[in-house]
Amino acid sequence: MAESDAQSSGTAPKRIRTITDLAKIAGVSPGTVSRALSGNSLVNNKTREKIEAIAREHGFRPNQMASKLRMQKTGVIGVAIPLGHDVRQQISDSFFITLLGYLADELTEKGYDLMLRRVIPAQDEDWLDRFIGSGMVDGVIVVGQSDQFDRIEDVADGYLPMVVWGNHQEGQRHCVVGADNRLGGKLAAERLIASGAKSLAFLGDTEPIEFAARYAGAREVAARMGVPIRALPTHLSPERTGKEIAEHLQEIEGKVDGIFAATDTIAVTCLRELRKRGIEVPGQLRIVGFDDLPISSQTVPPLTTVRQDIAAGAKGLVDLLLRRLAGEDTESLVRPPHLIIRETA
Amino acid sequence: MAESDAQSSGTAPKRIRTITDLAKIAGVSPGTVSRALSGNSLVNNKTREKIEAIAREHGFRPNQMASKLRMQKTGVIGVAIPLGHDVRQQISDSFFITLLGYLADELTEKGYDLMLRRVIPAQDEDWLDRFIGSGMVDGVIVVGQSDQFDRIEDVADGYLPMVVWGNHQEGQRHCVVGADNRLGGKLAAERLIASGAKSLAFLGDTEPIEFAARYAGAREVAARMGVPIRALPTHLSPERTGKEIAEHLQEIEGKVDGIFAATDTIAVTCLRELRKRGIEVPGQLRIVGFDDLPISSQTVPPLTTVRQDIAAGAKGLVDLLLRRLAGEDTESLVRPPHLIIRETA
DNA sequence: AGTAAAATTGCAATCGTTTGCAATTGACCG
DNA sequence: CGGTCAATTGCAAACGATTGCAATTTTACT
Repeated sequence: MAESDAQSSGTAPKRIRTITDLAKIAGVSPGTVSRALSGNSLVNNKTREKIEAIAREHGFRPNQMASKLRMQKTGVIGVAIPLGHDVRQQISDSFFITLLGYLADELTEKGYDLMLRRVIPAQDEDWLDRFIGSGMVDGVIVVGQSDQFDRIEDVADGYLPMVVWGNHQEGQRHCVVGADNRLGGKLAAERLIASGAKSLAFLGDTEPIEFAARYAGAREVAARMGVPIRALPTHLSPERTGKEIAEHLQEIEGKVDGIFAATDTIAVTCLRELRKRGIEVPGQLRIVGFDDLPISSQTVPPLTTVRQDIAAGAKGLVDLLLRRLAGEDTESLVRPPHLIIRETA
Repeated sequence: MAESDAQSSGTAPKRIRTITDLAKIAGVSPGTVSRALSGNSLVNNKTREKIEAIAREHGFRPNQMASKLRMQKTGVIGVAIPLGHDVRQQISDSFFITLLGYLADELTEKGYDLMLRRVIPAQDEDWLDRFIGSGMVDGVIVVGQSDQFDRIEDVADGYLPMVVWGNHQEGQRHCVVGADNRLGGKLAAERLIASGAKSLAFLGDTEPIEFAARYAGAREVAARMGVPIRALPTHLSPERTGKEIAEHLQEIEGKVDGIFAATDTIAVTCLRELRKRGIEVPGQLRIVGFDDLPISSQTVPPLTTVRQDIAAGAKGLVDLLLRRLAGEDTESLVRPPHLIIRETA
C-alpha cells in the first residue's frame, strides 16, 4: 500500500511533523489532537482512537520543545558534577559514577530525564547559574561540593529545587544529602587504633570539604587517644595517585602504622603499593578506607572501610528534590556511615 | 539611568524574565537584544554593551526552550543505555560507566549537553523511537546493543545521527564503534593455550552479541588447536554473579584449566572465588579477562586481559556522531583490541 | 418535539526566541 | 547641501504545542 504522493490516490505522502498536520488528516482541530494525545482530557473516545491510530501509523510524536515551552516545565533534572580540585577526579572515581547510576534509576522511575553536565568551575565561574537559568532543567542535583561550597550557598536562597550531595555544615543554607563524614572519620580512626595502630596518617586531599571533615573526625579521635596523626596529600587522578602514594610510603616507612584513606579508591591503590614494597597488611600497617565500593570486598586482603549507602543516598537526593519541586523547603539529610570490618584493620 | 517602574525609587523591583523585558529596559526592540546576546550579529557596540550590562546585572539568560524551539536544534545528545539482558548489568559494570564519563568529557568539549536515559526494552518496546522522536535530542548514542540489535537496525535507515557502541557484523546498517570482539576472543584463547591450558571455558552470558563474538573467536582458536571449550553462562548482576561462578567452579573443578571471562568484572569475581577455594592462579588455572578496567591491574595476581581503549572509543563515538549530524554517512569504526599480559595467564 | 444540561470540539492567544526584510539613522563625498 | 551607501534597528512572522472560553453537537428528559 504505499504512499504514492502528490495529487493522486492513497495515503498521505507527506510526513506528519506537527500536531496540525495530524489534525488536518484526522479532520479535527489541533487542539483536539493535543488533548487526544495527552490522554487525560475530555475527548470523545472514537475521536481519540482515530487520532491515536493515525499517530501510531505515522510514528508521530509531539515536539517536546514546543510542549515544554508552553508548559513551562521540562521534565528534566540536571545533574552537575563539579570538578574542582582535580579535573579527572570524579569521572574515574567509581563512587560518583555509581551514585550517578542510581540517580538515573531513581529519576527514570519518577518520570524525569537526566541531563548530565560536568563542570570545571575554574574555567567557568558561572556554571551553576548557567545551568539553573538555562531553562533546560526543572531542578538540579549537584554531585559533590568540590571547592564550590560558597557558590552553591549563594544560589541556594534564590533557587529552591536544588539538592547537593556532600557534607553538611552547621548553619549552611543549601540542602545536602550525604554521610556524616566527621563521624566516619572517627569510626575509621577508632578502628585503626583499636587494631593496634600507634601513629596515624590520613591519605588523600584534605581540601575538599567532605575529606576535610573525615580528617577532622579522625584528628579528634587521635587527639583524644593521644595518638599522632598527619595528613598525606594526594591527587585523585589515577595516573598520579600511584606515584604520590609510593613517595608517601617511602617517607613514612616505620613512622606510621595506621592509614586512613580518604577513599576506597585511594586505599586500594595504597594496598597495591604496600604489596610492592612487601609491607604486610594488617601486620605492619593497618588501613581503613571510605565508601565501601564493590571492589573493596575483593581486594587482598579485603578492605576494612567506612560504608556510605550509595543507593539510599541517591534515593534521598531524588526524594528531597521532588519535594522541593513541589515547593517544600526540605531539611538536609545526613546519614550515619557504618564501619565494615574486613581484614586490613 | 535606572529603571523606574513601580511607584518608587531604586533598582527595578521586577525580575527580567524575557528578552522583551530586557528590551523594554534597554529601550530597544527584542530583536536587537536577541542579536546582542547571541554575540555574532550586527549590533552597534555601544548598544551591545549596554544590553550585556543589564543582562549581567539582572542575571538574565534567554530561555533555552524557546530558543531551541525556534532554532530547531537542541544542543543535546541523548545517550541511551539499554538494559536488555540483565537489568542491573551496566549500571554496576564499570566499563559502561567509564565510557559514559569519557563521553561526557568529549561532548562537553564539543559544546553539547548529554541526556542520559536508561531503558529497559522489555518494558518499553518503543524506547528508541521515543528517544529519537522526542525532539529533545539532536542525535543519539546507544551504549551497548544488548539484545536490541534488530530494533536498532530498523531505525538506522531513517535516522542518520545515531552511533552505537557495540559489535560490528557483516552488512549491518547501523554505525557502530567498538572493539573487534572476535579478534579479542581469539587473542584470549591463544594466550590461555600458550600458557598451558588444555581445556577452556568461557565464563559469562553468551547472549549479548558482543559476548557471543568473543566466545566465537575463542571457539575458533580452540577448534583449530584441538582444545575443548565450553560456555559457563553467568548473569552480570553482582549479587548473583558470585554464587553462580562458585557453582560453575565447583562443577568444572579439574576439568577446565583455562578460563576466558567475558568481562574483567567477571574475571575479578572469579579470581576471588578461586582464592576462596584455594585454587592457584595461574598454576592450576589460567584466566584472561576482557576490557582492561582500572581494577584489573590491581588484582592479585594482576589480571591478564584483552584491552579495549575506552577513551578512544568515546572519542570515536562522538566524532562519528558529529559527522553524521553534519550529514555524512559514516562507516563503522572497529578498533583492534590488545592483549595485556600480566600474571593470570 | 422542545429544552436544558452535558459532552465535544474549535478558536485563538500564549510560551520566549530568532531572523528575513524593511525602515531608519548617520557617515561620507562631490 | 543633496544623494548614496552602509550600519543599525524595528517589525512581525515563524517555531509547535497547550488551554481557557465559546460554540457546537449529543444526550437526556419532560
